[in-house]
Amino acid sequence: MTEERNQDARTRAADNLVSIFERQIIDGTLAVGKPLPPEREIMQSFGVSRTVVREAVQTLSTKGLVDARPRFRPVVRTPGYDAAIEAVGSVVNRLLTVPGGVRNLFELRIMMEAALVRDAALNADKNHVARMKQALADNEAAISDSQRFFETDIAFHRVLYEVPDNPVLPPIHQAYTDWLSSHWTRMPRDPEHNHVNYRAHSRIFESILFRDPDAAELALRYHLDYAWNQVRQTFAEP
Amino acid sequence: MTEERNQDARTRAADNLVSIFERQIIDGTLAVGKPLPPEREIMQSFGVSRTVVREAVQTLSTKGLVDARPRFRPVVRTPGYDAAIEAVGSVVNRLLTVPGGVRNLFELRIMMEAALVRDAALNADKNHVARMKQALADNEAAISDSQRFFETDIAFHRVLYEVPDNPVLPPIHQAYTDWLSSHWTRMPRDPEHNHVNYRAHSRIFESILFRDPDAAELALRYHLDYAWNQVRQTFAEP
DNA sequence: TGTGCATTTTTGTCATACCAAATTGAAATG
DNA sequence: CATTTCAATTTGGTATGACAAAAATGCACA
Repeated sequence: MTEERNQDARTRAADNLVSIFERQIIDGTLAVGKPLPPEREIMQSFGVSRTVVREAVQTLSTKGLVDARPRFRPVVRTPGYDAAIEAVGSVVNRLLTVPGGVRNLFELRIMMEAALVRDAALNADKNHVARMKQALADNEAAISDSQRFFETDIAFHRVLYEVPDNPVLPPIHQAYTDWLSSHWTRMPRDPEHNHVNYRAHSRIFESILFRDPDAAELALRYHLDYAWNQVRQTFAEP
Repeated sequence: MTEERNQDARTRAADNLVSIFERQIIDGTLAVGKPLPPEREIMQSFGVSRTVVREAVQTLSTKGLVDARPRFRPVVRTPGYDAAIEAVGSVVNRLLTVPGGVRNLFELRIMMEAALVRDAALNADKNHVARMKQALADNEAAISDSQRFFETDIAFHRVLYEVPDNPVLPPIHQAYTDWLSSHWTRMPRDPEHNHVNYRAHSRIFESILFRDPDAAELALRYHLDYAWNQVRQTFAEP
């Protein structure tokens, strides 16, 4: 047949397949949304066993390049920033278990959102302001309902990630809430705390309205430091 | 025990194994640095075929939880923020190929570093300042050597990521340079541009010395916007 | 005690088989 | 002609067995 001598004895055959598919996915030979060829077909065209094919597909799936539901043909996934986030999921979960892990991630979040509120204070347009106002109203209306308050809380913060109009940011917000929510939800939640948090949101919003980035950053740090203290107490993190 | 009837027919057996191993790795049953049991041992203790075991191990490897060099026993990996970054590598590479991908990532970087220089202006201690000064000197000395200038450029920025003393940040810097370097390196590099960039670094450093976060942010944005224009021209990105 | 080699494990790969679920296409139905 | 039904076929998930090559092991030897 054609030449297929690529067994380096140092590299796995499956890894070769993976890089080939990665290339084909990027250059469009394998179109987005279309399924991969059947495993038996792949093994023939590459001259490898099905074992190898399956391992390759498995890797592609874990990397987030294809969507491989059990029993269905793997489908080439739409390139999206959420897929990237998803790919780190398990590693991050492990990081959260190491000492200081939650703290480190939370601090990163504070730093990001501080930058975001500054940006919002400078660049938020009428549309964004309106959405923040709405989110804030929903937040206030939910003070007595801790579950709904939690959701509207997240929604308020999400608007901040939408202001810069960078599609990378919303998935990052999603990731933060996913990763930290299990800790977040354990902190004491009652109308009193909710009220404090609503007031904080309110101050952030006002500072943005006044186009005052310093005040906005200050208000946000105050807000998230308060939240962090709650989380810390719940976990007795140092 | 011997009974393991958990085949939902909706879930892959390998996925079950993966979650089991994930748990065992997190709770320490599988110690960091130690190899996983031999495949044949695993298949016996879980009552699955070797096919399944191999797929599970493959997934763990892709997820970055174990280090699986070919022909060697997979070793449980030290939890590290670099492993997380590594896990997103292939997805990010794909993102860089979509329209505006480089731009979005670069903007995220600008936002991050803007926050970092503000933080440095407020919180950098003598140690950090000394290292920045050293990095700046190295940078100046390399103006005539574009290759070395590139390296010292990166080193200067890296110090910014070290100031907040958050172990998440340096790997992020590493990731940025890895992902964007292929684009970065294609932009025109000559002593003249190097000089401009050195001057920019210098201004950033001075602003940090003066404890002036606004000036620092301004200098950094000017610097990175300049850099972005170079990259953009090289690629004709919109 | 340290070292080199033969033996045993163990991984990487292949081939084959079987079941159950998904897909397909034809037949039946409205 | 469009739609539904259902049986035949395809395909993915898993199991088993086999074999070469590389790694781990242990033993004899210096």
